[in-house]
Amino acid sequence: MLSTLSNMAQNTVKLGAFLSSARSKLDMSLRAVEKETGISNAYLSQLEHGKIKTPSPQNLHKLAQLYRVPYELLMELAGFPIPKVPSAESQTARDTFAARIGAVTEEEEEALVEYLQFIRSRRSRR
Amino acid sequence: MLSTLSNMAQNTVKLGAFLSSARSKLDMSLRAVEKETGISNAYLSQLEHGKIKTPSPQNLHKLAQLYRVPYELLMELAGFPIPKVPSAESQTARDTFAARIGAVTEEEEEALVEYLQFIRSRRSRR
DNA sequence: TAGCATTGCTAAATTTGCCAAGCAAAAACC
DNA sequence: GGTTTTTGCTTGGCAAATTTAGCAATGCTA
Repeated sequence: MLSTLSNMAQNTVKLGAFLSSARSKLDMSLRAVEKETGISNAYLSQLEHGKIKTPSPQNLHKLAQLYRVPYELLMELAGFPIPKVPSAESQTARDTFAARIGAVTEEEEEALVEYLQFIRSRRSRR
Repeated sequence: MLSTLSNMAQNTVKLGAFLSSARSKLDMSLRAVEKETGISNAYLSQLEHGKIKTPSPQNLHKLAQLYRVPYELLMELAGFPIPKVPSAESQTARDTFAARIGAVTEEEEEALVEYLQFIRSRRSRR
């Protein structure tokens, strides 16, 4: 029970931090986002500060479209059940990672795979 | 605008009718569903009569499980945006990349994000 | 530097989701 | 037939979601 409440609290903080970071990346103000989505700047501020436990899916979708991030990711960060149920944890981790990485070329993919192997091999040698 | 409002009203009626029908099929009373889901019988009645515009995804999920219907269907009937099926190509590309990368630690994720930025900045300087 | 615009944020107000309480009708029971 | 239980529903109220209004700080411009 305590862990559930703690998870809920963590969800809102994670979602908020994510939204804040996504907005910063686009260099948009709260009022600019309000103009594009119709969601009040005050509410956006509360969302980013983790003060909203259950934002509506409609609002999450608007923000997902504007910030160009997966809607499912926002739903999950909000703590909502998601339609597909692979291992939730690794799916979340992958989606967050995929969102941060974005689309990569084959070249970049090869480079990243190689680099990961490199840093892992460096670590295992210690 | 009027069509949007009409759609919203239609959504709640459709969802309600669907929920009522699903409950009937299981021959359950409102109080029996309340017992299984924790959602009050009063609220369930309001849902079935289309009096709730934005039920929470958590509640829809509980009902989906109890009634053994797809959660995505209830979300759609409620008028919520649902995740689009990604194009097979980009989904395949993502899955391949994700499979190659596998689970990464936060440290590794930071390192990979940084490295990607580095190789992209190196390329943009040429 | 003064005046204006923009920004992030918070309090108050409004709207809505959800529940406890209770009602009337029907069903079940003796 | 009377009593109890079950049922579906409505109402009032609380808390949360969201908006409106306004403040202080900062940035911009002439």
